[in-house]
Amino acid sequence: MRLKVTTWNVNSVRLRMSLVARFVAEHRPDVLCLQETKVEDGKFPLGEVRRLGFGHVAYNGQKGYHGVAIFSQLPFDQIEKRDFCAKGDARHIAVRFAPEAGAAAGAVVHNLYIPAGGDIPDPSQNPKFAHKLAFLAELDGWFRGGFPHSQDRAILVGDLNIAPLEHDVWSHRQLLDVVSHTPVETEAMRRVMANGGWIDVMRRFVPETEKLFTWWSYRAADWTKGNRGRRLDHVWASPAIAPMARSIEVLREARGWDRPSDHVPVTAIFELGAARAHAI
DNA sequence: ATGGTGGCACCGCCA
Repeated sequence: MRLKVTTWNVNSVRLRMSLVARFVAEHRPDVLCLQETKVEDGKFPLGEVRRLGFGHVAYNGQKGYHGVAIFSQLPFDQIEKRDFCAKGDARHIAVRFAPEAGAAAGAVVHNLYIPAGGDIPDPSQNPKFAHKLAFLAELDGWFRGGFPHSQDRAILVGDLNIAPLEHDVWSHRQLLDVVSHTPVETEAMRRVMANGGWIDVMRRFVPETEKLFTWWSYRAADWTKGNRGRRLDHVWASPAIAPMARSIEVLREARGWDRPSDHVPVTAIFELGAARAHAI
């Protein structure tokens, strides 16, 4: 069974619904994880999402800011929304696929929107950067110890707002002091991955020596000029499911669509084998 | 070297 999972920071799901529809029509993901939906749950465009063919929808939103959602063709039997840093921010949602989801049954998908962290890369001067580091520390604490069962299948996607590797940014040297690529963040991210046992699926398909970006700033007259991008969006997998990954696609062309998000969709395809259920 | 754009809520905040 093929499982196609896409992560996309849409920067307002209501404003971008026609682009979401276009993406779904052209790429048909089984699971679409969105970040920055920017809509409170009571105003979530559930009808439009169902019309796109997703029978199973989970969302965690708030008014104006943040917000995450998972659209799925496969049923789930558990939904979790974790309130990182006890701030009441809508930055996480996870689902576990139900027994009826075939070979995906029991697999868990986490959808995360890590704080951007403001402009000044100093937690003592910038509370937003302090929040980002606290969020990463909590994430590390949560996943520390990895996966209790060797068969636990978990996928973590989202806008993690960190470009961890040298070639995840257009200029490593020029971005070392820029929030998203500072050593304190990239090291914190490496700790989360190492302590949790997560595998960077995108880099299993694109060598670390090759530039790989998922985001290009709005603050440029021409986003293609100089290709000044960053890899802020990620697909991670537990050891039980990482070997089942078959491909990664970064849809760069979506940055050139009419009224685009500043992030583009990232899609992973997994070829799933036998199932085993576990708790989120 | 600085400021650049975009979204939402509301005339500022966050990215």
